Amino acid sequence: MIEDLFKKAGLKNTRQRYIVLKKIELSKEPVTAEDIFRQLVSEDCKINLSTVYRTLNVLTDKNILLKILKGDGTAAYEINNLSHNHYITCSVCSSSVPLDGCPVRELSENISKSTGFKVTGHTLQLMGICSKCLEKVKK
Amino acid sequence: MIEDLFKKAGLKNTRQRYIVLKKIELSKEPVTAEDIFRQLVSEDCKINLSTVYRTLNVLTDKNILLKILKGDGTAAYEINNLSHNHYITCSVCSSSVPLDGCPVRELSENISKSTGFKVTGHTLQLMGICSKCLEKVKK
DNA sequence: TTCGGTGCAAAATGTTTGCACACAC
DNA sequence: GTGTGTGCAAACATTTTGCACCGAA
Repeated sequence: MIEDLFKKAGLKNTRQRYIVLKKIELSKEPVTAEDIFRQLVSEDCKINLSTVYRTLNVLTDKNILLKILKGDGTAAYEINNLSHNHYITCSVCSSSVPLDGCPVRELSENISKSTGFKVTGHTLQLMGICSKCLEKVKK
Repeated sequence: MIEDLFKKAGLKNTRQRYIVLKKIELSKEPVTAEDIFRQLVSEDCKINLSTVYRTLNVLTDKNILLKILKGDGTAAYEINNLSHNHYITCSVCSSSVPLDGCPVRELSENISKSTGFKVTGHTLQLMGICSKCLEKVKK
């Protein structure tokens, strides 16, 4: 499972990587580098904070994790399960491309705070012009 | 105009504040503290980077500016003109509340980069349960 | 055995703060 | 005159990097 993910991504399966990804997998909500680091240290697991950062960056590059910016500008990470997507649609040729990740999820907490609403759902649809049609327009 | 904004917010109208806000007003897109600082320095205008940061924070607190987090986690600011809004609607009583600011705007650049699309528009609608209806549900 | 990964310490980046002085009101 | 705002330097938080060593394949 995790081992396969690493293999597929061309990454070595090291102890540190494994436990970092495991921690994120088990967490219900996005976690920061510090979160992971502190948790692991409290469990007497030897790992360096730099390693956590490097691991998060690598896994994000490989699209195994999703990087989310919190309101204060710091980063949190979660498993990229692609389960919930939005799309951008070309207004010329009607082709659609999925956006990776749902940008609304990360906003929900702030919206709850500022409006008092419990957020239960949303619709988000982007419109635009795809690169091919942009080329044609230029001519 | 700017003077009135300051007065209404209970802020003194200082040279530094004035030029910072002016710069943001004249800019078409969100600007960072560094952007403003460098621009002003290049125009031989004496100002301290701390002052820029403090000014941005004060004006954001007073809702004169809107703080936007860029993809790298750094902050940019723009005039809060309330011209473009989205709403969250209560699925129980159908009341609507505007969200301040448009969260999609800040995403557009990233979306352009990752999809190749030129983003021309979007719809975003949140659904939820308002605080009053949440109260009723509890009972 | 070979590279990619890790630990450590140090640096880089973006932002905030304490303090003395300056200036708008 | 009073208190808010500013400049400066130093601190701070988060994240990145250089280098020597380590360990998975």
